[in-house]
Amino acid sequence: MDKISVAAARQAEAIGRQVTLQGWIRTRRDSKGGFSFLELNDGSSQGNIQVIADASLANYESEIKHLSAACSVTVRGEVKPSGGKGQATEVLASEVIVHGWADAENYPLQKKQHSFEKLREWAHLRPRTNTFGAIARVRNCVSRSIHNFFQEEGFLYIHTPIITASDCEGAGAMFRVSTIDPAKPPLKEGQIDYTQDFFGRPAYLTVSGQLNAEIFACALGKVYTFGPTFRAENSNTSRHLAEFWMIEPEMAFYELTDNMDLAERFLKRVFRDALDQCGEDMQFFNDRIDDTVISTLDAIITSSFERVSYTDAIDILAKSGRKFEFPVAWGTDLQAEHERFLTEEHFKRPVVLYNYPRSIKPFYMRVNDDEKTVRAMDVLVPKVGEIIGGSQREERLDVLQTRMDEQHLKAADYWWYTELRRYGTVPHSGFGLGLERVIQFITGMQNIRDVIPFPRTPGNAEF
RNA sequence: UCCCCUGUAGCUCAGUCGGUAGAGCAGCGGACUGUUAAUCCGCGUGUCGUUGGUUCAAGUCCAACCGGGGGAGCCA
Repeated sequence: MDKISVAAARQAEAIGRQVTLQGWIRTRRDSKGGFSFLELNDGSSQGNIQVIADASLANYESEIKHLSAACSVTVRGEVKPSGGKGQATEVLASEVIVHGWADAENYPLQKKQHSFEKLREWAHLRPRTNTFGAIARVRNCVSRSIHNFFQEEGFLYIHTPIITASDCEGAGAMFRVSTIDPAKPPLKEGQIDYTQDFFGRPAYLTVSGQLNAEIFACALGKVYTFGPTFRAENSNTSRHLAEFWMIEPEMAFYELTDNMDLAERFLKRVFRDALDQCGEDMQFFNDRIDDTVISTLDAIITSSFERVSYTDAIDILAKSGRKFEFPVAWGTDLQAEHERFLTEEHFKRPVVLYNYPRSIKPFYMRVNDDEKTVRAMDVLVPKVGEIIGGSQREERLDVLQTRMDEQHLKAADYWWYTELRRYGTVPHSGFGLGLERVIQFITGMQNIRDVIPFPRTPGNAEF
């Protein structure tokens, strides 16, 4: 008697097989005809398998008639064509073993829709719902697709450090990593003496693997990282997490246009894989979460992204006739409302904005010949906003040092970074992609806290 | 961090002018020839977020705090 998944048992090819299924009851319906319908799910697919449990089973009255949502069971029986509508197959049980009960009066999840806010309070139970099962499967699919894409393109997967001693990566506030006893820290002239800390200096959780990835790109060509990233910003929005997963490719001998080409090809591949490999889950999102997700992804896969320079974007916004809360002016960063107008209303598709003013972008972005702009690029998508941020990196040592001076950074802190430009420097580029924002875009989920298993946000780390 | 909204039964919510809290769903019991969010009948449920204040009387008014949501900033 083969142990198979619910997903396999739902296929018509399984008809006639004697099988063992293991999973959790979603619901039970009794028939006065003397048997019960059990809906069984094991996480392998969105749909359940319908199990027919006849009253002739030894434990029918004592156990089966008391099964409720979340009870765990082993079912043995034969896969048969379903006698009812709605499914191809069902399992006629010859044995039902109950492993764990779930008191229906106290079990929080009910056979109805719960709000996502309430489910966040039950993060230990929410993977048992249709929506969070689907999100977990799509997230897995996207992760696999990301690795497949880069591996097939000849990229090396590099593991960059989680702990960094550089407090000046410039991407935002950082979490301190320390073994100092906060109750009695070692002091030196009234200040905490970090030379006595674990690393002999202040250390933090990484906000980006980029600078480390550049080291490997400048030796091995094309590399990527895929790992957790930490930002200690007090951000309270539907698009920000204190701990999130980021993918950062970094490529030697790539100019900005190569970078854009890669980003576009990459996103399309991930979107296509989600549609091809998670059909049932994507249909669920389309039916229950956002009825535009499938058509939107389909349209993106078959069309090209709009590429607009920052300067042209300012022009479009200025001539739009639209009243914005924040004024549009060359030299200031675009506001969320500006980005939304461009991607959701003006172009109605993903937009790659590039060549931003040098004054609003980090020191490592390559300065253009006009001396006023740098080769930065942001990929914006409707509803989610910025999904990718990247640039061509400044490979000229003298310009890099000028830029660090401009932004009041100490060259000594970046000695190893600048040495990459001193010895065999190359033009190179890369970008950062927020995994959760991609999942949000694909699934239509509105809050980023619902597309990561255990969200970390200010004041929230319960699970 | 700022602006706005919000907190009442396990869940979703109603609660009028300040007068001592009630619907649906879930659950339980029963009915029902194979059901699909089954349907029908019956039954229960409360630290009204917390603390303080006003008042004869506070779910209701006021203040502070805590939690949740939306928007903004920071970004991915």
